[in-house]
Order: sequence, then structure tokens, then C-alpha cells
Amino acid sequence: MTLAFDPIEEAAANWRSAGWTAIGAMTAATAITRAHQILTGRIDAALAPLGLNFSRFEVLALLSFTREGMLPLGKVGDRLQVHPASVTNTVNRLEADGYVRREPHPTDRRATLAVLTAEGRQRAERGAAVLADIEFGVAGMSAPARAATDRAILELRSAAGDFA
Amino acid sequence: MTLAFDPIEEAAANWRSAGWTAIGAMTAATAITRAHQILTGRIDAALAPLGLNFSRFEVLALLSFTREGMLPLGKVGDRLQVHPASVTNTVNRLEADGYVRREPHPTDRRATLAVLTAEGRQRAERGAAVLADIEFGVAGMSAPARAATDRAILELRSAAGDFA
DNA sequence: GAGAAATAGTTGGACGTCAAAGTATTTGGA
DNA sequence: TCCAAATACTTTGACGTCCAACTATTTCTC
Repeated sequence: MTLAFDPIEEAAANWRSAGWTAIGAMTAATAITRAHQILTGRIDAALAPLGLNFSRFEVLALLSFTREGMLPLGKVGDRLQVHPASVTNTVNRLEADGYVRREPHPTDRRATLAVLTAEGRQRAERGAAVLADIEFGVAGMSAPARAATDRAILELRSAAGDFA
Repeated sequence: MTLAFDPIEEAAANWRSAGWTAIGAMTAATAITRAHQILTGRIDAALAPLGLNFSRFEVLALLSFTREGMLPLGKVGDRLQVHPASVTNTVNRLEADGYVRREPHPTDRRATLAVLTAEGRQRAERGAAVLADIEFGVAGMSAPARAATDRAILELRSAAGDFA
């Protein structure tokens, strides 16, 4: 669906007419929401032929960066900033597909390790290649725009307490 | 969960070490994804006491901007760029809560109008006030950063064919 | 060293999104 | 005019995310 006008511009005009405030905040939030929609659409479509989505790919990539190719599930959630229940769900799927297997943590019996399999490592490589091909969904954004996005969102993440 | 380091920075370093490419694209995509997560968390939390989430609020706001306070469901989907099934779902909930009611389209019997009720209009006003209070979740972002985000994402949306 | 509190992970339920298929109606071309 | 194609919406089902509750284990504290 292609509209004849920029829907965010349109929304801003409407808000202004209604006397509503914080319009700059509204447009930024709406833009980010829409950008996310575009990105996940493109990324998940590109990864689908590999049997992956972005979440699953992220887990594989993260594991492939560790020395031993393994990490406790809790650490995975911390690094990727997703809910524990989502980690369980994602790892379930990866395990069913043979890209990861669960192993008990050697010293903490509460914990479970997600261990990358050889196929999982290969899948991560291929996923990275596919994503590089489509520029992670940000095709159409200039390099300066990408950098500006990083900088702007860094303010938000920092204020939200993502890291110290 | 507050990490001691910026997880996106960390990911970029890992990607570089692994010899993976398109790192600038990766960080932009990851930043947008995380920003969206922060925003929806804040926004939905703020709207929850009103019995709304962002999708439902958006529909109420859109209707309140029309002359008659009504719009065919299809138009709602076009404007808000959401799937028809999601519109059905969202309007179902709004209707159950008494903020909207369905009426047959006067001239096209395929179409259904979503009509804003008096309570719905009030809810939209309160929602707008609540969202203005929390700055639409972008609190922590400077005004220039918000504007830069708008500009950068405009490139993406335009390239994605959101509007002509 | 015993019990309370914190931590790790899973499960089940509510909710949201999307895709595909189905029904009803309108439009457009032969 | 008539029929095929397009359009409007709903339904169903697959998935993903989050929250809250639950089990198991470890850590902290007195």
C-alpha cells in the first residue's frame, strides 16, 4: 500500500490541529515503530529460507562469538535483552532444528548451557552472509543516516539504563 | 538488567573479529530494534491504566481526526499501515470496550465503518495527554536527536515505498 | 549451618501480528 | 449485460513476546 502522502507528516498535522502536544516526540516514536516494522519484515523474509528468524539468528551469532560456542541461557537473555521465556522458546526451536543443544552447567546445577552445534555454526555464517546482502534491512538509508540513527538511539538506550 | 558495556558496541566488535561485513547496517538495525523495544514497553505501560495499548490508541486518535469520527476499516489499516486482520482484532477490542462501534457503510455493502463513540473520543484525549506526559517513550532523547531520527528514517520509509 | 532470599529456567495464559483461505459485494472489460 | 477479477472484511492457525507462577538450586545472613 503506497499512500500519496507521508502518513507521519499527516499525523503530525492532525495532532497540531487538535491542539495535542509533544508532536516531535510523537513523530520520532512513530518513525521508529515504522522502521522496526520495515526491518523485521525484510530481515525475517531473508532469513526464512534458512529456517531462521532474527531472534534465532541472534542467538546463533552470539554463541559463535564465544570461545567455546556455549553460554548459559540467562546470559543469552542479558546480552540480547530479551525475556527469559523468549530465550527458552527460541532455544527450544533451535534445539529442535539441531542448531543448538542444551547441556547442564558444569558448576551451577540451576543453569543450562546452550551449546552451538556444527550445523548451528554454519547456519550462523550463512545467516550473516544473507543479512549482509540485504544490508540488514536498512537498504535505502545512507551511511550518514545510519550513523545518525545509531547516535540518536544511543541517547535513548543510555537513558533507559541499557548499560552503565 | 544493566550491562557494564554497550551491547551493540560489543556486537560490532564481535562481528568485526569474525570478519563479518555490513557492520554499520547491523548496528543501525539493532539500534532500531532495541529502540522499538524500549518505546513499546514505556508506551504500553503508560496506556495500560486506560485500557489501551498503542495500536488501540492509534485507531482512536485517527478516528478523532476525521470530520465525522468514522472511517472504513480498510482506510484505518492503510493509514496506520497494519494488516487487515490486525484492524479487525483491534476494532473488536475497542468495540467490546465501547470506544468504537461498527456500522455498515452507507454506499458500499462490502465495507464496515468504525465509528468513534463519545467515550472513545474521551479516551483518545486522555491517551494523548498520557503519552505527551511520557514524551511518547522517547524521554532521554534530545530534540536534535529526535529530529535526526525522523530524517534518517524518512530515507528508509521512502525507499520502502511507504508513500509517493 | 539453617532458613530466608535470590537466581536459573520452564510452563501456561493473554495478547498481538501476519498469512492464507473463505464469504460477500462491487467493478470493469468483453 | 454478464462474468471474471478486484476489493472489504473475517476467521483460523502459526508464531513470538511478555507476565506470573512454579520448581530447583545457590547464596546470604544471623
